[in-house]
Amino acid sequence: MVNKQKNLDEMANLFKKNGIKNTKQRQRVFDYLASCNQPVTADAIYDALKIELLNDDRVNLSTVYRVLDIFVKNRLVTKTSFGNDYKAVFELYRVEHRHHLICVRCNAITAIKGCPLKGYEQSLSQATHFKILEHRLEILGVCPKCQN
Amino acid sequence: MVNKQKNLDEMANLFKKNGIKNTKQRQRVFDYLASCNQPVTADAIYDALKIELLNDDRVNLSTVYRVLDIFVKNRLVTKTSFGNDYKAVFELYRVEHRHHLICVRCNAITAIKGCPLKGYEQSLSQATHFKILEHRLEILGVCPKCQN
DNA sequence: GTAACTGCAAACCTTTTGCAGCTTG
DNA sequence: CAAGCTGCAAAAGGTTTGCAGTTAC
Repeated sequence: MVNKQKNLDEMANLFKKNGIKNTKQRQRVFDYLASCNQPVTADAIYDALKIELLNDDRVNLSTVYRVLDIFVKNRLVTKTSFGNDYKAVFELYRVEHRHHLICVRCNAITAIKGCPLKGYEQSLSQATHFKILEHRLEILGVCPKCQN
Repeated sequence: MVNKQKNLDEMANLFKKNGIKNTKQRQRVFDYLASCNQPVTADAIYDALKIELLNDDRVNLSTVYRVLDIFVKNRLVTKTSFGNDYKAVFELYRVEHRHHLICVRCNAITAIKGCPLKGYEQSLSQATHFKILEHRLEILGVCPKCQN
């Protein structure tokens, strides 16, 4: 990880801005999420940190869940669920939101460029009088590799 | 339920066509799903049948799950998960597929007319070489009632 | 110093499974 | 009659919680 100190500082700021106490565990979960370009399960985060860190530095799975919860509540992270099993997956909230193509055979996840619903929410809001907050779109299919 | 016998016959045919053995339990679950205009959880189906039927006629929750599984495999029913909790919800497969608006406060579910992704899948398929099977779209917001 | 966080173990909730007995075709 | 379905109870898998000890501010 290049420029570690800078990252730490940025994280500390981000946490402070959101009233989130700055702990090692939170840094680690956040840092790991930042290094992923895909939605990941709580379990995957737990495993990744388990491997990366010394035994005594492990982040407990409950802590992972609690930390994720806080991140979600503060809108640093989004929580979704998709695919064939219905585990929750987490992803760093990015200003430019994304959708994914999921392969039903190998579960590979591919991000889609652009959002086909741009503009749609507004017309929907007018039609239904809902105040629209967000949408979740996932597309299921078979990836090129698995088509054989 | 009007025209009960006709419904039963239709169901029997539908089951036969799909090689699904025709049992009381399956009829009941299917019938209940047909009476819902919304996606429902396995538990909700179980509860509904529990109330509707005599004690001895209850459909066991495991059976509900097993029956739903069969319906899903035979594409009579779709399984999804959405909203704030991540339970699976089931809905009769309708030729014209639908999406829903979900109120994050009261969990009310409103069906949306039309699909904003018509035509999108094809261009996506060309761009990614995925064979696209289906998509899942749910929109979250606050319903008019809860906006106060 | 104190409020908040963490680890651990146990609880919880939805979903799945093994088995013995019953139903359907 | 045989194959397959159901109920029951128990297990499984993901997620949450209570509590006692530790840490950040």
